[in-house]
Amino acid sequence: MFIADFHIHSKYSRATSKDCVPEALELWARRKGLDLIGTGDFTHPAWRAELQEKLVLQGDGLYELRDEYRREDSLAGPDSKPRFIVTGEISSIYKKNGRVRKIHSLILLPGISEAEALSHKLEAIGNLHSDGRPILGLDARDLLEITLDVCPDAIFIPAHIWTPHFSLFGAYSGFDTIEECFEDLMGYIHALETGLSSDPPMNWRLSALDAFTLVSNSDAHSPSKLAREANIFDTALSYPQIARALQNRDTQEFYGTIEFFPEEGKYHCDGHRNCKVCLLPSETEAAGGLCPVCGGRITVGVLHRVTALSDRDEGFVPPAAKHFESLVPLPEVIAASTGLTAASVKVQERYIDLLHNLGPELFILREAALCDIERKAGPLVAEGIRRLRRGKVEILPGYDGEYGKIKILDRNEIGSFSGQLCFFSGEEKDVPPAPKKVRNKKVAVPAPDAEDSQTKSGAEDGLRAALEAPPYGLNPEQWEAVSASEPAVTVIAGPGTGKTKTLVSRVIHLIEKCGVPPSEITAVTFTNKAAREMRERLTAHFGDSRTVQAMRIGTFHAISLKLLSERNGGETVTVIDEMNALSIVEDILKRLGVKSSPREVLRGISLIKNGASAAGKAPDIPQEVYDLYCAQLERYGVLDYDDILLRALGLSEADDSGGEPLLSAFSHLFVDEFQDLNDIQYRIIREWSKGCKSIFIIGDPDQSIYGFRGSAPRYFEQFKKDFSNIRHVSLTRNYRSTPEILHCAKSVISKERTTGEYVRLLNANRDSGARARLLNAADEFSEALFVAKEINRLVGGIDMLDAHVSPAAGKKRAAAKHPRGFSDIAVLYRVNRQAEILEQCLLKEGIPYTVAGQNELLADAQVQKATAFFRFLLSPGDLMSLGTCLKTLASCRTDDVQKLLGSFAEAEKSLPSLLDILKASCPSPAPEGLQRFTELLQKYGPVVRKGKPYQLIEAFIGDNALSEFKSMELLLNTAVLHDDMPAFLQNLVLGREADLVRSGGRVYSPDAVSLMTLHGAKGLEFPVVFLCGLNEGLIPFKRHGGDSDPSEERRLFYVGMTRAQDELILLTSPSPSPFLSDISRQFLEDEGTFAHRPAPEAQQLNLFDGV
DNA sequence: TTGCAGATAGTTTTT
DNA sequence: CTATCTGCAA
Ligand SMILES: Nc1ncnc2c1ncn2[C@@H]1O[C@H](COP(=O)(O)OP(=O)(O)OP(=O)(O)O)[C@@H](O)[C@H]1O
Repeated sequence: MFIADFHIHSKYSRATSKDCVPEALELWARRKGLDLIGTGDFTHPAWRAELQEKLVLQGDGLYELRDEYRREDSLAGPDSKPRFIVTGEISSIYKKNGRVRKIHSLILLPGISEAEALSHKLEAIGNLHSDGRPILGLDARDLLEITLDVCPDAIFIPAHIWTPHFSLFGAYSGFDTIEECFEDLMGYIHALETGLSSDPPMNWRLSALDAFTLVSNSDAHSPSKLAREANIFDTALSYPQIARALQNRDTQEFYGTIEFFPEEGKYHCDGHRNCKVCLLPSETEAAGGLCPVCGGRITVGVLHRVTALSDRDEGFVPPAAKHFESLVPLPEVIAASTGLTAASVKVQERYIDLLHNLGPELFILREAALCDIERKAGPLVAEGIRRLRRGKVEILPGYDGEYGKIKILDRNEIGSFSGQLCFFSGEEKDVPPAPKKVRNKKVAVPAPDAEDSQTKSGAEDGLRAALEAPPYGLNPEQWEAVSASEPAVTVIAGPGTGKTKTLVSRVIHLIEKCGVPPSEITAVTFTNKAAREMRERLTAHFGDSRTVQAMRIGTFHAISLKLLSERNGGETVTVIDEMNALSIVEDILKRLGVKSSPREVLRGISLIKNGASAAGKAPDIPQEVYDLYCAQLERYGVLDYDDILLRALGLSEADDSGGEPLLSAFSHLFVDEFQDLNDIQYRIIREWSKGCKSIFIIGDPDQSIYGFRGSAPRYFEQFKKDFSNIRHVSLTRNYRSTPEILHCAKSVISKERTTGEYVRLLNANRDSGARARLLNAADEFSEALFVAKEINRLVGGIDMLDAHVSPAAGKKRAAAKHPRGFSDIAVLYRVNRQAEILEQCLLKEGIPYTVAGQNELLADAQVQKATAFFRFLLSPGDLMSLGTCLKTLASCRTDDVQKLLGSFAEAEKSLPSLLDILKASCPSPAPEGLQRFTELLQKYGPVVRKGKPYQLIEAFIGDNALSEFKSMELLLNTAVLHDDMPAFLQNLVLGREADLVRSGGRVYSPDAVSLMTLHGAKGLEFPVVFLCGLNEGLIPFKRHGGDSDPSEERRLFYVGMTRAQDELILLTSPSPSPFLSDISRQFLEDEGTFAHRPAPEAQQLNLFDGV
């Protein structure tokens, strides 16, 4: 027999004792009488390093503390050497089936190297460094899948399954069934951890749990809390045997558990801590769930939850039930038997004394002869232990965060026992610990929820209404737009009025009701995010992705590039990113001796290409520079972003004049965010729409925020001139935001005059909600910190500490009533660099997030190397990439690069000809770099078109010893999403790679807070929106040149505010944005200043234990 | 050729 | 405030 405690934490977890180090844990394992303890926190790199150093492999899959770290202790009884088993706990916070789930999982692994491998995988998903119990936005099912994928021998145990806020069955953010959580992988779950607040009899009331081994662990946050609960095994001390014992319920290899009295837990009963009301589940039901004192909602405890999910009466014992013993920690027994408190110095002294005189704690509590105990500890403690073994203890149950209180001896008894001497003789020694204990509660089994009689008639009403109302849940105006038969339809309307919904509905309508094949649908968006969003909405409707894949949905650039590629006779079209474009401009400026800023020049070139001169505002870029730039791109055989559109336009115009009809894909054309079109994009739309069956455009002049890119609202007017028979629809009901949020937004935009015939009309359709909030942060750091803390609050706390701390002094808000998921929250800002400090704070808080924005991958030197190499192989005319390769991969000197490029430019653009040139032009033996480059060319040349991007990149990493680079790993993860190399490289440069994480060939999209610029947020919506940096100089943005358009900045602010559905939080600074004063305080709650102050950490330790 | 130190210029928003 | 460039010395 051996006793094991698997679930513990290291000092690297939050709110744990600094003493949670291997030495102290091992010492306390001995003191407690444990034979095996978990390491805890295997996901934490520093902890793994410490384990690696201080532990040594001992037996099959287990470890032992190295002798030199052992702390001596004069413990009575035989010497022991507790083993360690690699364990850790992971917190998953995610949304599933429309609800926020917070689930903790305990993972056991057969070794530190497995821990290393699994951590490596999880590293890509979340932040493992800030907390020994990391928080991942990962579905618990997916976590299980990844775990088994990395280590099939892993043991995955849902942790403390009844804890209200963080568990599988938790009342607040858990599931009702195990299937709902783990779905197809449920078969890989063999054990469940019952946690401190429940014991086996409570769990026996659910027949659904019969198939699982019920384990118990301490979840200790300090070494002395070890073994509060533990598992008794009757098998060999090895990892495989433990795994077997947990799986095979029909043997006695897993013998049973040592338990807390569940009433001692903080959430056993229902109640209200402030009102000192403690109720049994039946009493709560009778009270209608409301507190009899204050009338507020009762906090529901574990017993209630068990009762609610149970299908058996209290007291039912399943045939395969395992043995269990209920114990109370020895210091508490001493305290409760002597009338002192457990934490008192006296009790602690006596406790340690007893360990030294009698042996380990579990031995004293379970096995030591009472007469021995009496001799060493006195009659009171001996009587206390006797009663404990018989289950004769009285407990005032815990509720609403209040601990249960143990009573073993009362005051009178203490008086009478302390007089007696030698109360016990030896014969009571063999009394086994009582498996039953006194329970004087009766809990009525609640009747199954009566069929809701309203449901039926409600449904019928709905049906009737639906027959008259427009389909797809549209309002009449929206339906008018969806069903319009005119060749051109425009929907001009404000934010949140359902423009996108209308567009999507029309697509659905055309396909399902009008028989239009999906391939005839083309929808153009502005950002990749918007395209993705649209695809998701359509996929959600059609269920299968085939239909949606047949449509053309994408940005102007993506659709144009696809067209160009299709028409390029099998040649790959190469697009260069901004970095490369910039370096070309730099070269030219240097060559010409012009000393303007390359960025500025490139911007100017871009504007010209986008038709700025046509719009009458040509930037003053020297013609020579412009010509040279275009010539250089030509020579390199590459396109920049703008060329994609120019070429696509050229192609369409040529088709047009050549009489060849354009692709049928443009039968039905949809354009989102029409107000952001610039000249070239408008002309493209006009070309594509020639001969199409319908064109449907949606837009909002008030959301025009791309003026810097040449967009102008005048294209609405132009559209009216160029198209005839237009059906115009306006929508005025805002379905997105609460009236409060909408009022704030409207008071900002109303300062802006409307142009043309557009009438600004926007009415809230939603019920009233909370006012928007305004906070003044002393500095950027305080602001970011506030955001992090507030997100923490919004999700209802991301660890047990936060979950139930009552609102502290001051005007701090209570924990959110309705917990949010991370993906419900967006943090928006004006410029990308604001993300940095936000990231730091979110990282420290352990909040999962994704930053949408500048593609850091493209800028990375290693990635540049790899992409240039493959780009060149795909299109040997790409001298740009060849140049990069020669510089980096072949480590050629700059003038050699120029020479080689020069010769190659003259020659035939093919791989063999390059190889010839390389051979001819350098001395033999060739320099090492060049030699290796040649070999790479020869190796990858033949396979670059056939190989999967994933395989190619992986091999490339191997061949160039790049596995150290995080960026290459990221590249590899992205590569797996694409089928062929050209598509991969093109999508990469268009920034179309998604925030997805791959593991074992499967793609996961973990829940995360979205960080993005105001521009990036356009067209999206979030229940909660933070707007950061509403400061003078940032919004409206001012460069010292000072050429930003204040109207556009105002619209940008407006766009930001109208992203919010329920909650809008505005963050400003001592020098606020002038726009803020336009918002009526009637709809805005000014919460004053937030300054960073160090939180008192001291009491957190005590707060934690015992849930 | 390489390494270092000091100077200097650049610091929206997207594809 | 920081990443990159330049110039100088070894
Ligand atoms: N008729 C309707 N009934 C209920 N909800 C609706 C209706 N129309 C739209 N909505 C909801 O309103 C929200 C906003 O819709 P949508 O994103 O289509 O607005 P939009 O006009 O495109 O906004 P934006 O201009 O900001 O992009 C969505 O959550 C959508 O589901």
